[in-house]
Parts: sequence; structure tokens; C-alpha cells
Amino acid sequence: MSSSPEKLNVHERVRRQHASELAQDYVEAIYIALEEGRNLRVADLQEIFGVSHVTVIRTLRRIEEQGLLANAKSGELALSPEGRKLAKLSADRHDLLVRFFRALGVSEAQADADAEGAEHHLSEETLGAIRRFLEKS
Amino acid sequence: MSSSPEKLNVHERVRRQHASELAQDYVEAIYIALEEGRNLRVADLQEIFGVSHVTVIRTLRRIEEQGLLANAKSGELALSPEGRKLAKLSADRHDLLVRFFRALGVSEAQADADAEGAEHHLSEETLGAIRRFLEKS
DNA sequence: AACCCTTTGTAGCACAGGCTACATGTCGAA
DNA sequence: TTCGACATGTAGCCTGTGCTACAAAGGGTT
Ligand SMILES: [Mn+2]
Ligand SMILES: [Mn+2]
Ligand SMILES: [Mn+2]
Ligand SMILES: [Mn+2]
Repeated sequence: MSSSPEKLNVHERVRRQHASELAQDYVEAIYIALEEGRNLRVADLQEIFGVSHVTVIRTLRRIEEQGLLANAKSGELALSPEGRKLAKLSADRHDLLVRFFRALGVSEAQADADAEGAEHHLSEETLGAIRRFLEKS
Repeated sequence: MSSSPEKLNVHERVRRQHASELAQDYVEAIYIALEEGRNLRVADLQEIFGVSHVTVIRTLRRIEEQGLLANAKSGELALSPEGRKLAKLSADRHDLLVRFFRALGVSEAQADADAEGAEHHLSEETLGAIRRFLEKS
């Protein structure tokens, strides 16, 4: 029996969500920059995430090992197909949450800040409920 | 000027939330057990969080160093006043989120699971908006 | 008393993700 | 072409949070 995905404890699920969080936020940041025609460097990510450039470099290496980056011209960052897919999903979720909080009356800046953390913790079921709420509101 | 709390970058704020997350979840678990008359042991926390007993012991030591535990009879766990205060706040936030997700049509189990992660990332502004939503719904 | 089982604690390891200090690379101005 | 500034990379440290393997403590049963 049970081809089920291991039936995780609630807290184990949260830990797993945290383990994939940085990768999602990085590819999302890269994706958005590329969409806007900017092509960003280590220094930009350092600014965005508020960490040292060393931390950025090492994190990039990890997500590269996960197959999320494509090798572009030296000094440039590019996403692999999987990276782009993950980035789109992440960006969509982020936007959905911001719109949701805005609809509840939260200010733009705070909606964005809260979405940044919460976006990694919501199930498809809850995201679906949020979409329905936004449609009929 | 500026007695302000440092004006954190969005991602720095998320990192800070994560740093206090375990402590909140632990005191919440202890609090709830004590409320219900059970007094729980290391083995129970091991079960609740899905980690080894070693990890539980070390985490308990850290949150004790943060002044959240009171020393009770050997082998028993008790909360300091600050620990109890934090636990109440955490439990209330958790309940609020569960009720919120339920109101949106999410199942009990999923609402609880999603709340476990998201509860650490919402500002007072957003929590206020959620309370207002629940009142007038 | 001796033994076993459960619980708790210790020793020591791994990895993620922070950091500073220093080294190297690149590139435009002088 | 040399120099200086800024960007990138490396070495090596720390803490939090996970683990396994082993040690000690406590109670029952015989
Ligand atoms: Mn995020
Ligand atoms: Mn989180
Ligand atoms: Mn939680
Ligand atoms: Mn909780």
C-alpha cells in the first residue's frame, strides 16, 4: 500500500518548505530582472537579499547544482528551463498573495513583505481558496 | 533621530522571523500540553516535531537560555512568565489563521498545516485585516 | 541483587547559510 | 601602460539544526 509521499508530520513539512525557499526566491529575483531587460550581477542580489556577496556566490553555486541555472556569457546569470518554471510559479504565487492581502485592506508595502515569507507555506488547496475569494470579491 | 528598528530589508525580516520560529513552536506545544493537564516529556516533543530526541534536548537548552522555561520538578517542563506570554500569542495567532483558512473553505487538516508555517510571517497590520474579515463574515 | 526496557543525556559528525579578511580580475581614466 | 576602483572569488570562521552511536539513569520483574 501507500505510494503516498511519505505522509509528513506538519513540522517536517515546514522544514522542507524552508529548505527550498532560498532557491525559489533567487530564481524569482533573477527571472524578474531578466523579464525587465536588466541583467543582474552578484552585487544586485547582495542588495536584494541583504547579505554579503560571499553568501550570494555560495548560494548561487548551490542552486546551480540543483540545475536551476543555465550557463550564460561570463558574468551573466541565466535560468535553465526548470529554473524558469520554478521562477514563474514562485512569482505567480507571490503576486497572488499580494493581491489577496491588498483585497483584505493591507497596504502595498506590508502586503509585499508578508507575502515574501508566507508564500512558501501555502498548499494548493489554500491557494485555490484564495483564488476563488479574489474572483468573487 | 530614528529610534526605529533598523528598517529591515524584506528578506532580512523573513530571516529574523525564521530565527524565532522554533522557540515559538516549542513553547506553544508545551503550553497547550500543560493547559490540557498533560505534562509532556522529551519523547513527546520528539514525536510532535518529527526530530530525534537529541535535537529536542538541544533546542530546549537554547530556549531555556532565552529565558522561556521555568525550572520545574526534575523531568518536567514548565514555562517562565515570558515563555507563557509568547506561547499565548503564538497559539492565538495559530488559531486565528486556522479559522481564517477555514472561513475561506479550506479543510481542517490543511488549514492547520498551512497555519503552522505562515503564522510566523504575518504583520500586525495583516493580522488586523484578517480579524476584521472574520468579524464581518 | 541482577537484569531489562525506556528515557534522557553526551560526543561528535554533517550541512546550510551567515560573516570578515584577503586575493584576483577587469576596465576606464590618466 | 599603468593605476585605481569596483566586482568577483577564496579561505576559513561561526551558529543553528539535523543526525547516529554510545553512556548513564531509573524502574519493574524475577
Ligand atoms: Mn519568499
Ligand atoms: Mn517560513
Ligand atoms: Mn509554526
Ligand atoms: Mn503553531
